Amino acid sequence: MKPATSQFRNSKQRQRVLDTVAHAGFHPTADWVYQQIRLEDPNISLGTVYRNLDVLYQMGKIGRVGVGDGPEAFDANPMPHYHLICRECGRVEDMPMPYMTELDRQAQQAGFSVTGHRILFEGLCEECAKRTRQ
Amino acid sequence: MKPATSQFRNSKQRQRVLDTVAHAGFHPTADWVYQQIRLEDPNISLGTVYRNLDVLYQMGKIGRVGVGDGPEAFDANPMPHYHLICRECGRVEDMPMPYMTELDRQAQQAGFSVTGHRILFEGLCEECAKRTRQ
DNA sequence: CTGAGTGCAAAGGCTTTGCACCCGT
DNA sequence: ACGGGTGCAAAGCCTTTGCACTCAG
Repeated sequence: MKPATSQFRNSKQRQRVLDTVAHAGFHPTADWVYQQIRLEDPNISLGTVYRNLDVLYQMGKIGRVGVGDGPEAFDANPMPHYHLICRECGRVEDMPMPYMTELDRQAQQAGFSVTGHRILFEGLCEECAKRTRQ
Repeated sequence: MKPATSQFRNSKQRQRVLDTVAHAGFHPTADWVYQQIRLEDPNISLGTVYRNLDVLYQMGKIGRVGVGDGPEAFDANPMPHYHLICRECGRVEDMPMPYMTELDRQAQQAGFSVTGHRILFEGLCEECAKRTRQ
């Protein structure tokens, strides 16, 4: 744990990691972000990408979606919301549902010290659903 | 994918893995199960434990709880239900709430091909909550 | 007797980390 | 010039897998 006084700097790499996640248009993995940035900056290292994804998450500028297996997905939207993971292609999609704070309240009333929750739906992403329907 | 005709046999190891998960009293990791069985059968291998946990899961005899980081937790109860992960000690606990099938229906109505969902609460397990309160 | 299951050890995928150097402030 | 950030490469953690052998059915 770092002291609360630690300062964050603005490196070119960190900015690029943030931009890349922000403009990905989907939920990218660390490696995808790395490959993407390498096109413009061939010297960036994968370690730096991981470190910055972590820092950006701590700063509350991005979200992260841990999906049981496979690499973690990152999210341009840091606000809590729900996801769907496609059992065909593994893609992570946002679910257009409001965050249910009442669930946390409900859990609190059951005697648990709960600070939040995550919901992961399983099914088919829009693309795979379309392909399967054919 | 194996053919649907594949047969499962009943090895001593598989039975021990099942028993160990069933009697753990909490949500054990593969390695914990391994260490536990080794006390009685020092020759069992970690690979065998992983393979059997997998088979038992496919047979619907146990559940598994993927928690973003750290090793996967296994569950003597294969029925879908919700969990809490303790942010202090990492322990996984069951949440005493009914499975909300209406969530899946709701997602279906939003146009998604959803087959189920998982909910992971974050907070403190009973023990850590108690300790913190002191 | 057949092929599912096993032990062993090596490899695999993803992520973190130690170190020396660099650069933002 | 201080200390956070970087690149590099090695290590780490958890899990899977190839192989030859064993054992359940």
